[in-house]
Amino acid sequence: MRCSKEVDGDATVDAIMIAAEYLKRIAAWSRELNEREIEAARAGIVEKSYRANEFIFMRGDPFDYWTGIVTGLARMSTVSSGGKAATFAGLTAGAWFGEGSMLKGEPRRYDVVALRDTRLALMDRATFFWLFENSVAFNRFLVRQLNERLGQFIGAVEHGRTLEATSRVARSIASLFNPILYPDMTRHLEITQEEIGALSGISRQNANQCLKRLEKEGLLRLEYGGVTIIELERLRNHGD
DNA sequence: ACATTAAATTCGA
DNA sequence: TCGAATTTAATGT
Repeated sequence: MRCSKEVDGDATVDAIMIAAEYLKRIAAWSRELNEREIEAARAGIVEKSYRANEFIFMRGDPFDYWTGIVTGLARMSTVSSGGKAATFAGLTAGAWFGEGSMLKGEPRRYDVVALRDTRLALMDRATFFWLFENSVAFNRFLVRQLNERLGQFIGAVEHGRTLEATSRVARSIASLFNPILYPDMTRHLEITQEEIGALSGISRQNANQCLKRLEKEGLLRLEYGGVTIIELERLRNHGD
């Protein structure tokens, strides 16, 4: 059963009845839940599509959801309070985000932009809090996830400006392979060099040069429309 | 910015 | 339904 309605412009909410099996595919955390919890999660999630370059979240969105990426690619960017330096984090299929704003009841402090056509799963606030209060497994997941993301952002700030473009590229790619944030990844990632540039905050041309350097160093392999990671750890520490 | 190459799509049989 | 021709997208310099 499925019906759709148009919502302010391009994006579409698809009120799909999500099957439990499907939920397991799009949300790794749901595999740890018991029957009752899965049923609650399933019922509280709806899907929505975004086109490339569309803003997924910006300030002042009236509705708050905990959000997972079903397919596609998005960029999360935060600006420091001064309004200057931005740090980027890539979000690929399997990523869930927004729990921080949800838990604190704050507006989002970052922008999320779709880098290509992207399909999201949105969990409403009530469901999120029901799981938060009733599911041990869900809480375990949240703690790991928050901790992991904190580490990622600290790492980004720590090196931030100082890193060479090549190292920034290396690390942004490596961060897409974080097994906790993106549980279902293989070594291969379908991403264009233009998208890698957008994630790393550099031009496509520059990204191309950096990627070739990384390939020469034997850390990854370049393919048409994608990359395959060879040495994940060395990518992650690139530039130290 | 431009030239090259890969992939996707169209079209004719 | 096959594959050659054309168009579109990604890459390399």
